[in-house]
Amino acid sequence: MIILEFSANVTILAVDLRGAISSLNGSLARVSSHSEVLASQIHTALLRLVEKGELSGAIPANIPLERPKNRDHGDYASSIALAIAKSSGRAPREIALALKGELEALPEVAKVEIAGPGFINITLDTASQADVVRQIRQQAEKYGTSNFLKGISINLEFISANPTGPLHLGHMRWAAVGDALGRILSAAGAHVSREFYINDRGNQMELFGKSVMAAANGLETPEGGYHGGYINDLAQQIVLLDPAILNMPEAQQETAFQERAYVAQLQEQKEVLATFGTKFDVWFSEMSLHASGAVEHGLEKLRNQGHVFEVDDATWLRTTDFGDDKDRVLVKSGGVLTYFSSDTAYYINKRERGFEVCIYMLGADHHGYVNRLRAVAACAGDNPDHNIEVLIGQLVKIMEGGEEVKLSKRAGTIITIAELVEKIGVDASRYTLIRYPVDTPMVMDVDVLKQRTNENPVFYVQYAHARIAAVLRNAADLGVPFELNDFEPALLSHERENELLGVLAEYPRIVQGAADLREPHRVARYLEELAGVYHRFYADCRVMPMGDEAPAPIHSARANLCAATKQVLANGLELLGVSAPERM
RNA sequence: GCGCCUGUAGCUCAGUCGGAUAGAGCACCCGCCUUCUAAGCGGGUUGUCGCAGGUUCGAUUCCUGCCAGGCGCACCA
Repeated sequence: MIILEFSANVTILAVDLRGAISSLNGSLARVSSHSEVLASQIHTALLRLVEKGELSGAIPANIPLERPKNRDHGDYASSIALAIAKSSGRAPREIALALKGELEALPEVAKVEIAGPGFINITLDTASQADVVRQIRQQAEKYGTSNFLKGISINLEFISANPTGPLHLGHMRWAAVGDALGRILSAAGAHVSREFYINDRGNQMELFGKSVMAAANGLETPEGGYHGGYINDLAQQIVLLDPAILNMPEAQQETAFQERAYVAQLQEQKEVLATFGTKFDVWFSEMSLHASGAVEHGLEKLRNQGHVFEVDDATWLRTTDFGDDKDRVLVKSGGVLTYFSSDTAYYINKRERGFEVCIYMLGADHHGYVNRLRAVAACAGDNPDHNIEVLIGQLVKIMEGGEEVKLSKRAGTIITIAELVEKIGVDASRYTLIRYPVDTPMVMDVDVLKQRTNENPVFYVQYAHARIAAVLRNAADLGVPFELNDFEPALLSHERENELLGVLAEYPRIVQGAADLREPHRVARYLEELAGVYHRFYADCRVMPMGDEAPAPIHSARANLCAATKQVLANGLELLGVSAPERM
């Protein structure tokens, strides 16, 4: 049994090593960062010790390996000896000592130290650590992409607002985070469709049409209708385009206003999102779902699965079979289809279009939907732990002038995305929204975000990029070559260079982690770290020749390091949809 | 009442598989542009990781209970 386990591990290991070797040759896009290579090497070393009879027990497939916070602990550290001490029946330090011998034999390892209760601290050889510069420059904008999620087709739905008004703060977090997640999942190799579900059917739409019509005719807003300046603007716009609309009979006029206001408002939403840098592959109309018969089809499918029942003349889905706290109505007793029936149909439609995973990004005020959506998946015969994922984003508060701005749709005090972008810019808005995990509530302080200071970390990151751009412009002027041919990795031996190389090598792992956990903020936090390490390198290591000093290999080596850093900053910012300026 | 999220420095917040001395920005004090972008760098000060138990070599991290705050519990959309 143990042998079988080992042979399985060896197979996996062989693949890992091939990936590692090919990346060293630079011939394939597949990259293995130092940590991946080291982890598999530690794994091999452990297996070797087992073969020699120096160790017994199971070897875990995942080798813990981290970049230590403390510089004295080397480039990488592993607690593997502590982890397997018990199962192997040996003291952690003994295991660590045995591993030390194995690891020191590796060409890229310069030093192995055992510390504390049995931590293994590994220091890499300078030249092999600096090889990451070569990888980055060769792969350029591909550096950080992977096959991690290859073969997985993901439907990513976010925002999905009513087309009855402008997009506002409540939608904004997802406009930024959803878009970034789409980019990150794609970078990890997934096939992604970003979808905006348009709630263009039902009472709200009628009310919206009537509100615009009332405004156009100078009448009072209907009971429970929509207020706000934008309603008047829409009315004016529609009348201006076709003054005859006011002469139509009431019923006809109502329809006309509803349709035209809808088209205009949707168009406005699309334009705002385009300005904001958020892209959708599919704008999916709820109406079209009904028109195409998809709703009936969905109902039929659920019936066949046996979870539909009739009570009180209404049609229900027994979602309580799968963890929901109450059953949900699909068709009301009057024969009217509920919003919920559209939701189920849309889900089934997504799955039938071939999406293996359907991700929903909802606001915290909709978290009551999680269980019912999962139940829908289960009722449709799917696995709710795999085919559906619901991400809940906590609400965003906004401060201005030291006070919280209260949002009220009814009072017309909504803050639109367009307004915020005008105030603080696309880059700062997007970056701020993305850099926090979505499950924590966040506060946007307009006064702070308007300032171009370090309270705006986006500038810190962008500044690093612009700074490098300036250095490389100087390199061209001074005749310092920085093509890969001019690169001598062994020259990058300064402590600051070492730190920078280590962080650069982490990037692919960060992108994968962000994709895996659906957490774009990890990319932002990483970029802040990278920018910080670069700024410190810049302060301590002169890149360009001074005065009339002649260009030397060290200048080329450092310029290459700069170019690699610039590339990674640009790649990361691209994943967030934030610009990477050449000058600031 | 039930469910979800949150509680880490004076403030805003990072901290995925449990690891070594718990981090960053802001704020406060002190330094660094007679050579690369000072939107930068260095140094100093700041902690009951909400509280109490449990699991173990080790818990901010995992489990249970409690406290506090936010949000949600429709034949609405």
